[in-house]
Amino acid sequence: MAQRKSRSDRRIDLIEAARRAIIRHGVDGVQLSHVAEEAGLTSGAVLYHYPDLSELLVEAQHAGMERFYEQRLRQLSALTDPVEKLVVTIRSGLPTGPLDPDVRLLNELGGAAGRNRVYGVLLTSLYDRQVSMYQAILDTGAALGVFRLSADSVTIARNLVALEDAYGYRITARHPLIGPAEAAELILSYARAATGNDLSY
Amino acid sequence: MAQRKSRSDRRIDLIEAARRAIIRHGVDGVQLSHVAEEAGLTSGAVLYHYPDLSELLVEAQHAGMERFYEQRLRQLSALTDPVEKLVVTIRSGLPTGPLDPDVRLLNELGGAAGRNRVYGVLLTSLYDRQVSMYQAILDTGAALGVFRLSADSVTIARNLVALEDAYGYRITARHPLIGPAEAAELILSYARAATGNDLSY
DNA sequence: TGCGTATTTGAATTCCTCTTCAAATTGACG
DNA sequence: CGTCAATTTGAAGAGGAATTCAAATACGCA
Repeated sequence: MAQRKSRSDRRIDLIEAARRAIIRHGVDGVQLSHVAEEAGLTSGAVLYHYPDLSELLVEAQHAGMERFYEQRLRQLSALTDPVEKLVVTIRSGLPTGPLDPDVRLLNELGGAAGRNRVYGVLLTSLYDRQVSMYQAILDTGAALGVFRLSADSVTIARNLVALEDAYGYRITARHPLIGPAEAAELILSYARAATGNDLSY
Repeated sequence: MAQRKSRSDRRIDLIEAARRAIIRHGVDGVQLSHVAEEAGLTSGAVLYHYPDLSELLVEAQHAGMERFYEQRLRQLSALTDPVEKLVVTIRSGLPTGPLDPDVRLLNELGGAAGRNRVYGVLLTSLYDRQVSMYQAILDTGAALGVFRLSADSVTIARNLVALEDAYGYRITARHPLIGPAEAAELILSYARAATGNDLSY
């Protein structure tokens, strides 16, 4: 028998297990037994904590998104130079490789968001928050005279996040020429044009 | 009994039916019965033509991709002015709205491409062809002196396709502020900076 | 028109997943 | 140490979906 755990501890485990199961089988392909296996429990035990699997899946997606976003904010908070912030943020939005679990999870959401309103809302809110994050960096840089923006900061920020998203897909789909480093360079190419700064530090 | 059809006609029908079923249920959620229902047949009939459902799904994705790409090329072929070509191509890469079936289908692929090599290859090949398409427009414009490119044409082309992809996701996820017109404007903002042309025609 | 065959149906079977629940187990707490 | 409640198991059964296949059907072609 699997080690007994408190209600809240087990729920955290299950959310992690669901995250892994989604990555392996897709949001629409996950089964109760997949989650149970990932968690090292039986289906019955999963159901004891989450009588409705779809609720667990939403929680897993939500948790994954939050973790991804928090991590990016954390990396930002250590820095002050807008140039460095911009470069680091661009890198932190890309997967480390085709197997990067955070980005894989987010990518699973893309298709489902068109069918499922809840997933659509989740994904939209993540996008908007990431846009704000970039916007703050751009505005600060502009105020300090380091950046000379070629357009609205919101326009540039939206495009930066969009580029990250798209290259995340390319990388997880194993594009033979576009890996993390190449994607970063492509986005930086745009960022340079948009900020009038050569972004080398 | 459903109207009898020749082998090849029925296969075309089934590919269309599978396309619709995937949009409704996701690549990993489609069932034989969904496809059968969309085609107005029984499961047995579907199996008669495609003993393996996953093969049918791949064919459906493939056909949808090809159609999307052919359509873009067709719109291009009617034009000669590089500025007009660029603007029209940007618009033709975006969904007409959240329900646009072509983009919905492609979006379904995104997550699956990370798990399934076949889908990964399909999606990558579409991306590369779209990049070439943009590259040709950019190079022509540059040769004519209409565009003054701020970077490699391949870099700009990759970014343009990436932006289209990403805004396709935003639109199908029903972002409240970003619809087809807004997305086009965002991409054009980048295209203007990258080509040094104000792209009004 | 009628034959022959390709296509389709529908029912039977098998397989698999979800759900339920009584029993077993375990850890907390007195 | 023993009791009790919370957690987990495992088995049973209900519901579906895939698969198989014999029979029915309709179309092409002679």
